[in-house]
Amino acid sequence: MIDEALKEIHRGCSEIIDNERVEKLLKAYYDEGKIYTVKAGFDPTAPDLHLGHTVLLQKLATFQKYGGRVQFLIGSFTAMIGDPTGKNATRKVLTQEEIVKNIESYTSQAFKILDKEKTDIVYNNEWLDELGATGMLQLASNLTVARMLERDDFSKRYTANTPIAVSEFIYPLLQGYDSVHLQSDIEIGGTDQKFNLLMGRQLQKTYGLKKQQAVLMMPILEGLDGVQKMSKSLGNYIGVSDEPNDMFGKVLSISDDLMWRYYELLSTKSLDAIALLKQGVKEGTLHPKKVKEELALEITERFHLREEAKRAKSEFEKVHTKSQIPTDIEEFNIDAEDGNVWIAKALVDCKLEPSTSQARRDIKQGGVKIDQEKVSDIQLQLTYGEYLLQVGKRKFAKVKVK
RNA sequence: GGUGGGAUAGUCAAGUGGCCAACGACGGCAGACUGUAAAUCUGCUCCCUAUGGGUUCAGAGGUUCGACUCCUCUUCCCACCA
Repeated sequence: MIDEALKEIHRGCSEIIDNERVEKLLKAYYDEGKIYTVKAGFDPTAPDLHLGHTVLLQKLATFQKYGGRVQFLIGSFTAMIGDPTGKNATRKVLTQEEIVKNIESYTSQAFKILDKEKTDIVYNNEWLDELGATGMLQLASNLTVARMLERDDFSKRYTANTPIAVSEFIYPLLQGYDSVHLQSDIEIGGTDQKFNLLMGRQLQKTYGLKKQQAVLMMPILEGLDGVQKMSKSLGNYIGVSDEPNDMFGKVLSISDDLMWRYYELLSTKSLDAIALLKQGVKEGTLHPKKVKEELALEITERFHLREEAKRAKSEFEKVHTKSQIPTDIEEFNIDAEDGNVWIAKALVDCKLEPSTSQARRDIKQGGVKIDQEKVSDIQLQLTYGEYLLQVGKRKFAKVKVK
């Protein structure tokens, strides 16, 4: 029993510090039903969750299955500092209302994965506000500059002569202090958080806690491009609130290599089952696309109704395998002043193209279709009537010229 | 505070008076091939009904027939010194 739990907990983990502690906590749970706490910190700045975030959330959910109580920490205080791992240190300071709103949407999305009953939402401004200048000084005295510069990203930035704000030094301390206050048994976070996570251990020790938190680090999930980390700003993300069709399509568009990574980090399939799939593909008995479809279906189902996911799958097949047109296409109306609408203009109006220049290029290259027919004339005028416009393989719009 | 260097399209990065809407790389888009995968190949990549016009090279002025390139001021960044 414990072995199985451990295996699931270790799954996909890039590093565990003090695994012994984890084992002891599990044992205490199985022997005496003792609950332990698992902390994870979240910034209230990004209300739109994507699959990258869910890697962590799913790990938390795994802990909940095995006796863990989640401390869902909202960095309502630390959000003011700006995350040191971020590119630009200056970050817009959020108003209280914005934070509240963000948190609301954040948690409602998070509870698609987490068990609400086994989660405590906590805000670190509750105790960090109290800390005061004295407490802050006391906290800061626990750390030397040299030690701080040991941290990988700080040392890199320091040697590369990119500026480091002093406040950024404070960040790990505060995050660590959170662990002191919450007396967390385990903290999980991304690999980029290693220093901060370890700070929790150190501070728990200096503040006289009997036990130090174990630390579990999850790798950063690559985005659709398979190289850079998944993030909204890079546009390579799958959002948890993406439409079923989008979600399904996006998963299916990832590379075969990346698919296994997603399986490991996102699927709820057992590791054995995944190994079997992998073997099947390797031996040629399973088509990789089938395996990917299964993954896409699983992920879509997690955030939408089962029926919707299935519909997305058949919709996808319809459009791409059978190259038929999708069922739901956005419709537009265009008023033709003199009875004619220039095709390039129409494409822009239907949001299929960003500019008439781009539209011209795509027409020139044979990327534009009207009613399934390739357009070759840049000057083409649409007269009154209804048309199905298509750009590339996946952009469709219905337009009514009147 | 002093001295020097820098700011160019989504990013990196050439260009030091006209040949510049600006080399190249990456990204992105479209096409071919496919499994809307990867890899590969081709074309395109500021805007505008376009063998032409307009607006760009941090911002504001100036010199010049002509400036991304020269001068002045401003803003921001970096380095060295204090």
